[in-house]
Amino acid sequence: MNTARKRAPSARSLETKARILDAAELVFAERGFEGAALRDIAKLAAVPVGLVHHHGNSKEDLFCQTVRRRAAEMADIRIKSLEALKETGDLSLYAILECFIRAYIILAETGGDHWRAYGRLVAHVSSDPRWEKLTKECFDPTASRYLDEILKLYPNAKRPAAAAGQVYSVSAMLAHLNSGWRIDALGNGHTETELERLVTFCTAGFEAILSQE
Amino acid sequence: MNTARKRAPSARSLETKARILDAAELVFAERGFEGAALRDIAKLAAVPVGLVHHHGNSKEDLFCQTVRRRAAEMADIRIKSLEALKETGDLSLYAILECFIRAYIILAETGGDHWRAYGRLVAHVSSDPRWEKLTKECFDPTASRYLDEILKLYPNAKRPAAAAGQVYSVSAMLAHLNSGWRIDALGNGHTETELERLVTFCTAGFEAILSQE
DNA sequence: GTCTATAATGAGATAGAC
DNA sequence: GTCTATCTCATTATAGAC
Repeated sequence: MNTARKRAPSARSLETKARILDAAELVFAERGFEGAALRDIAKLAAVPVGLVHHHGNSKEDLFCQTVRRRAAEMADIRIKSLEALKETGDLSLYAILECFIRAYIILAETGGDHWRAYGRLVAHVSSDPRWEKLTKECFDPTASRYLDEILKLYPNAKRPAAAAGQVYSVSAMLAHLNSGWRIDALGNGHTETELERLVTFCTAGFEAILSQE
Repeated sequence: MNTARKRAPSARSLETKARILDAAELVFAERGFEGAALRDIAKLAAVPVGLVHHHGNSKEDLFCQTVRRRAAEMADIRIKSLEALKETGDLSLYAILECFIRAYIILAETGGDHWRAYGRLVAHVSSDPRWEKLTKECFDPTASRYLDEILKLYPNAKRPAAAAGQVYSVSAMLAHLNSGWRIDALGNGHTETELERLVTFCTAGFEAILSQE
């Protein structure tokens, strides 16, 4: 008889928890942490509110779990993409940034509602100092790996400069995803979401920063 | 006897209202629309909650008033800066973007808490489709004026492309202001907030987009 | 693990005295 | 215009039956 400290959760339990996290993801993304109501999450997941507490522990913890779950998946994809890129031997700045950005944009555009929601979620998290620890935990490892790769291409560049380029690039990517309506408004409609344009912007900006010093 | 439809507000009333808007600005900026409590605004302004309702009309209206007030001031500064730049004759892309960005960054860094708060406020507003109308009203006129000027430099560029560059640039500016802690973390601390670096990034990115087509 | 009922708090809004 | 008291509602969290 196995006497582990905690019983392994049943398949049913895991499935319920996943449904709750799925719902939480959508609601948190749309309304932010404060604006989201556990009741709405429960309704969307079709479970009683009590269950949201049971699996989520607390509102804050549920939020963190939600972010962590998908961030882990995202990090995995990004690291694997980078490895694959390294094997092709084409380690230009453009290729590295495209690798980083494409991994996400493609999922946001074709991966369904949950990945699109994740874009808004990340925007909430990474713009609020309140989630600094969560941000560090979820995003920094991957970001650092890419940063290292980029710095290899520009041995004279300083890391703070590259870090700035990285943050600016990510913010442009998030704007691309979340503020498409703004681009449409200013440009008189008719934006055919161009990934290439975004990567071009980031690469040129990044390059200018790195070779400036 | 003057029988205007509404009595002119007393000096005392105006001063109270200004205090409420000042407080609202800080609280909304820090916690977002949903997270902000009218009670906290009242406490910070040192007035009873009832007064916040009286002057604010409703939470949503108060939020809009808060944004509008400072956005109007900002727009005024930006337009005047652009006029001044035109008189110097140096209408390079770099100069135009620097003009747009500097007007804000300088205020955020030296204009006190309220202008720093405004940065976060704008980030909230322009990333949430919920405030689309407010965004259009407050930011589009100024953004369009700058966009027109930029398009004069690149007669072959299309407006949607330039609009994308504009939105990416603004997002980078907001990241510079609001996510400085991220840059510090990734770059191993020690960021000496460089305005020049930001403008360099935006200009190079913008230029690449515009001359790509 | 699942679910119901309820507690405890805090919110925005309003009516009416001064 | 200013302020107090109060209403109504929605929220998170918890206790305890199944």
